[in-house]
Amino acid sequence: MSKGIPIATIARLPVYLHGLRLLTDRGVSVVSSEELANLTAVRSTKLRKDLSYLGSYGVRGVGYDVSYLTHQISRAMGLTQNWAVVLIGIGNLGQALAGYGGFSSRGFQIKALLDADPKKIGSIVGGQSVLHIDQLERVFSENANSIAVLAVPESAAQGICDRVVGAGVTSILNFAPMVLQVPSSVELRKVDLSIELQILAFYEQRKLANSSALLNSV
Amino acid sequence: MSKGIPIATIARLPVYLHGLRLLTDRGVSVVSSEELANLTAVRSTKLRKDLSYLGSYGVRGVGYDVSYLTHQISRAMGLTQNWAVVLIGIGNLGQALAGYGGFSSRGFQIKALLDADPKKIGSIVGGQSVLHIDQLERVFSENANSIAVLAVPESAAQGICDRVVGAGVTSILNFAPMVLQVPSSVELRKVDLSIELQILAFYEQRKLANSSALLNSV
DNA sequence: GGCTGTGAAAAAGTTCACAGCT
DNA sequence: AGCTGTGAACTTTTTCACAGCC
Repeated sequence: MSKGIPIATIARLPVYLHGLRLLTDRGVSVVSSEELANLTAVRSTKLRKDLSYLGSYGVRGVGYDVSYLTHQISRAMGLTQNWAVVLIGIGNLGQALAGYGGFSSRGFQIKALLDADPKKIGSIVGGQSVLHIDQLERVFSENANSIAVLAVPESAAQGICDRVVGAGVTSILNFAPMVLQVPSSVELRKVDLSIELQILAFYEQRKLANSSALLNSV
Repeated sequence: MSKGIPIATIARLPVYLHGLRLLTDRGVSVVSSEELANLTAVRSTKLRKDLSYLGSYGVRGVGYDVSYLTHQISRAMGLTQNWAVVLIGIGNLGQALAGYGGFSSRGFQIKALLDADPKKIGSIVGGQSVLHIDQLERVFSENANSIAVLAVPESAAQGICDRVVGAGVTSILNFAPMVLQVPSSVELRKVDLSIELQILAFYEQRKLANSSALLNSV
């Protein structure tokens, strides 16, 4: 049943959840696939196909109940439970992440902030005190099944990653712009803030190239 | 020739560039597809296939010249020219982006920082002074073909986006966790810091579900 | 021998077309 | 009549297998 949800679908479910939250805020209780698709910049057929992998939660001729669909997607994604997150690296990006509302609103609870810089230890960021990186193993042993979020400099990333894996963590989100090596049993995902910018540059370049080609052909 | 580079390939080229930069730093001058693939967490056949869309830049039996390949990928992606970037929204995330080395090292030059908060105007972030959002239209008219990077609150994002589009911008990178509406002539890409975390939660949940199923079956 | 480059096959993902329910 | 749910067709992406060159 809900065994084989395609990876591409899973990546879109959070976007649908966001659209549903907007509708909830507006007091909308029922939505059609067409309307929700417009809010989330996908085609309605794709949305319906995606939802069909989770089950049949709509009503034909009517649409989807917003709160019921929200619950079903959340459940499918494992967001009905609270997730413990440990944030490592409290630089600019780490501070941004610590204060980012999108985490707590989705059930992610930041259990600890770790940094190696003695000047940062004890300072309050996002409502809690920064701990020294030496506490890493203790923090993870006290918070089983935590997700580690790495916002450390590139040069430190692999070393910290190894310690995190050694502490038994099986889910890591990496913001450092580098490829980390982990055992295959560990789920690792990466966010590189500059990759999307480079992709934009590619499209912008092509646009400029096309318009100058157009000029030449006139 | 280089007309039809698949989108999936384009999204990986920045990752290859990063691997090549590592090799350059280590003084490596020639690399095989196998080695570069290991650095970038893809299969070597996929890497070779991707590179084949750009041209034949390797040498059979030998590998790829690191600096030559770097140049060819950069050229294909439009990174040999400098790109003007205007960063809007200088909160925690905006400050992180302003100080992020991954931009300048790839030819992206932050031309201006804009914010609506009077307390921030004139303060120095990442080496330059924050301007008031009123300057938006002037800034973009003085910097043709700029890319706009939005790191503003969700509630302000669509309004700012509309002004940016009105100022003639055709490439926008959005960090606000919402879907923006733009004309089809505008290239819009989005980075949502929490989506990857939600995807991780999905995998972690499945892992936990599987291990308890295993326990039950014993 | 070793490694690239690439058609062909396979897999994954998207869109279409329409059956099925309210 | 209106909107969901889904097999089937189509498109894109990945992987395979091996020819081609140093």
